[in-house]
Formats: sequence, structure tokens, C-alpha cells
Amino acid sequence: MPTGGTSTTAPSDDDLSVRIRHAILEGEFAPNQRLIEADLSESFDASRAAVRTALLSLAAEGIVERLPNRGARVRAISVGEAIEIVEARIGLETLVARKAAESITSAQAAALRDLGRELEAAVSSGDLVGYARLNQELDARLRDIADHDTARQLLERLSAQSARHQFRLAYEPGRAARSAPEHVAIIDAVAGGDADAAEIATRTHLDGIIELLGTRL
Amino acid sequence: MPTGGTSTTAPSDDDLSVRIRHAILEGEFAPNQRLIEADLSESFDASRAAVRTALLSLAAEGIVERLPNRGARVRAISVGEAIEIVEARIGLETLVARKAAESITSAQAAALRDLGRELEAAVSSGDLVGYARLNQELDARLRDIADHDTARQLLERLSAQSARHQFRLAYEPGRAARSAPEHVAIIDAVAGGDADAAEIATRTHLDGIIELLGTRL
DNA sequence: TGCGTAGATTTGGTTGACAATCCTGGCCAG
DNA sequence: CTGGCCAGGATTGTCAACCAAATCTACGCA
Repeated sequence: MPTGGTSTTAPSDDDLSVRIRHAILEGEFAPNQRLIEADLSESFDASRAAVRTALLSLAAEGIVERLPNRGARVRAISVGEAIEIVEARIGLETLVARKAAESITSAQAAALRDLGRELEAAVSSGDLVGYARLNQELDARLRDIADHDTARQLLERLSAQSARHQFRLAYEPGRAARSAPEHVAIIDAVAGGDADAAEIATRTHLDGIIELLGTRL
Repeated sequence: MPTGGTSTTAPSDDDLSVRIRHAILEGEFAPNQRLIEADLSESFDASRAAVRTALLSLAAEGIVERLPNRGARVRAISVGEAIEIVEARIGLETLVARKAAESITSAQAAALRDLGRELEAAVSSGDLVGYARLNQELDARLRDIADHDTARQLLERLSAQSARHQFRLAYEPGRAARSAPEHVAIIDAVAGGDADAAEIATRTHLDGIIELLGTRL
């Protein structure tokens, strides 16, 4: 049961970069905040060399930005970049949706439909936190079903980079009510093995996100 | 004149990883060959720490593979993975082609058509090396015109990873004669500002590559 | 006020050392 | 003869300490 295996290109298993990434994604470090090696070294109780390689690794993931001779800072993703990321996701997620629809097993389809019901339940009960979590869960599930390592790897990069925007968007008033049916449409298409419908539903959903981001420019 | 600017996520400018990457892509190190830090340290005349960070960086690019406690080796891309990579490229390159078609200037269009003529000339004179080089040049040119950093970054990753397969394919007998018109179709569509045609031409071209790779499974 | 510069910070990169881990080949027992 | 065990060598992973270079800051001076 693949859950998120780290492939050959391993996103750095090493404990420290996981912890720092977590801290960044949780908002403990603000965008553009400088990440000073000596400070991190102390607060995470690690050697400066370890902090250094962790920052290198996070920079390669695009979560952190390294300015020559000026160190690392949390990379701030502008709305324009967020739109670019979603544009790129369209190409990759439609691929994933198609692959998933083509290869899904009945057990996976059932599990996916369960997830859809959970998602609707979260929306109708106004549980936005659960809704956001289930969204990510859905994306991950589709990637696992599609079994396309290359696309998965790229999408995980993009997700990590735009996590902050994703997060904020999910709390937009009325957002959940609008996107939930889109997610259900994706689930139905993939679970039903209809690749064309899965692609269209995925594209429609992501186009909606771009449109929404566009209003924030 | 943008030629391949290293963005914020910088693919590590540091001299050493550039040299090692070059050596790998030039075939000086065979796929699956172990890259022993001490050896590289001596042959590239650098400290082991420097070699180490360079290998980390190349691993993040997917050019090198790191086995825990067993060091780094040149990552061998199977035909199956090569197909995955092209599948992912379809999504991203169609995006790039569309963007390029939408924003191309007349000067850029003229330069692109020149490139197309060079390409045809290389094919009809049987210059396969020049043909392969012009292919890469075309891809890079389109990425520059599209001005889509996110897609560019991902595509450069994928290109580097599949360089070996790309290279071999270009020397397949009859390959150039078949793919040249496809490239010209892409150029015409983009230069003509026809986004739909550009997408279709790009997709057709890459589908052909997948088909060709499929015969090698 | 504006500028240059000295000093403090911080990174970039080196060396050397050491433990942990993996691999190899010989040795011993059955 | 075969199979498993163990010692020793090779390599990686990690650390501490160090220093040069680049950058930033704040002060003094024109």
C-alpha cells in the first residue's frame, strides 16, 4: 500500500531537513525571513554543517532561497508564481488523473469514493481544516493510484512550494462549497475509469483555482 | 538575451557540481558507476566536503542517486522511466508552447524560423550532431519565449535526467527525417501565434517519441 | 547631510578526525 | 565441500574548529 515512498531521488530523509521544512510549512518561519545557520544550529540542536546541508536540500526543493554570500531565506511565492505553479500542475495532474483512471482497481475506487463522502461531510459540517487535509489526501491518493513516479516527484515539489497559497485559498469564504463538487467530479471520473472525464474534471478544477488567484493580482 | 538564466532555485552554480554534471552527461561516468567521494576529490582537485555537497546537489537534480551509507552513483534511467519523463514533458511543453505562441514577438518569430531553416539544413545534409544540438536549442528557445519559470525549471530537470536517452534517440536511423517536420510544425505554430496548433504539434511530436521508446521495452 | 571606512556578522569552504556502516575474503564447523 | 561467522578494509556520515571573503552596520568625518 504505497503511501508516499521516497523514491530514488529521495527528498532527503535526513531528520533535520524534515524538521526545518515542517517548521517553514507550519509558518514558524515567515516568508522572506532569513535563516541564519548559527541560529538554526542552536535552536534545532544540530551542527552547523548539518544545518547547511539541510538548507541546501531545501533550496533544491524550492522551499528555501539561497542568496550568494547572504545565506538562506524562506522563499516567498508571489501570486504570479503561484499561478505558474498551478498552470504546471494542470499538465501534470491531468496526466496523473488519466493514469489513475486507467489503472484503478475496484478496491481503490471504493476507497476513493469513501474519501469523497468524507470530503462532502467535512464541507457540509463546515470543517475547513478537515476539508483542507482531505484535499491533500485526495491528491496524494490519486498520485499513488496513478503510479507515475516522475509526475509524483514533480507534483510534490510544486505542492510544497505553494503550500502557503493552497492553504490560504482553502479558507476563502465559499471556496469549499464551490470546489467540493469539482473534487467529487474528479473522484467519480477516476473511480469510474473514465480517463477523458478525469482529465476534464481535473482541468476544470485547476482552472478555477487560477481564476481565483487571478483576482488577487 | 536570456540563454538559460539560473533562477532563484539555482541549480547550484558552484563550479564543482557543474564540472561533475558535465562529466556525467558527457559519458565520462557510466550509468550506475559508483562515484566515490575520495576519488572525485582527487580527480577534480577539490576537498571531500565540496565533492559531497556537489553530489548532494546532483542527487537533488535526479542525475545522481544516493544510497544510504553506500554513496552516490550515476542514476541509470530505464526505458520505462524515460517514457514517464516524456509523458510529464507533454504536459509541461504543451504549456510552454501555448505560452510562447501567445506572447511571441515578431523578432522572436523571425529568429525561430531561422532556427527552423538551420534545422532542416542539418537534416538534409545528414549532420546528426548539429541536428541534436539544434533540437536542444529549439527547446531552450521556446522556454525562453514562454517566460514561464516554473515550467522551465521542471523541464530542465527532466531534460538533464533523460539526456542519455534523448541523445541515443536522435541517432536512430531515419529519426531525424521523421522528427524534423514535426519540429517545423511546432515552429510554424508558435511563430504564427497559434496556441492551439502549437499545443497539438508539440503533443504529436512527443507522442512520437513515446511510441519510439515503447518499441525498446 | 552624505560618504567612507572600521568592525561585527555571516557565509563559504577547508582540514582532520572519528564512529557507523557496508563489503570482502578467509576461517571454522558441520 | 558448503555455509555461516568474523575480522579488517573501504567509505560514508558527521562533527568541531578554523579562516578567508563578502556583506552589513554604525560611526566619524567632511
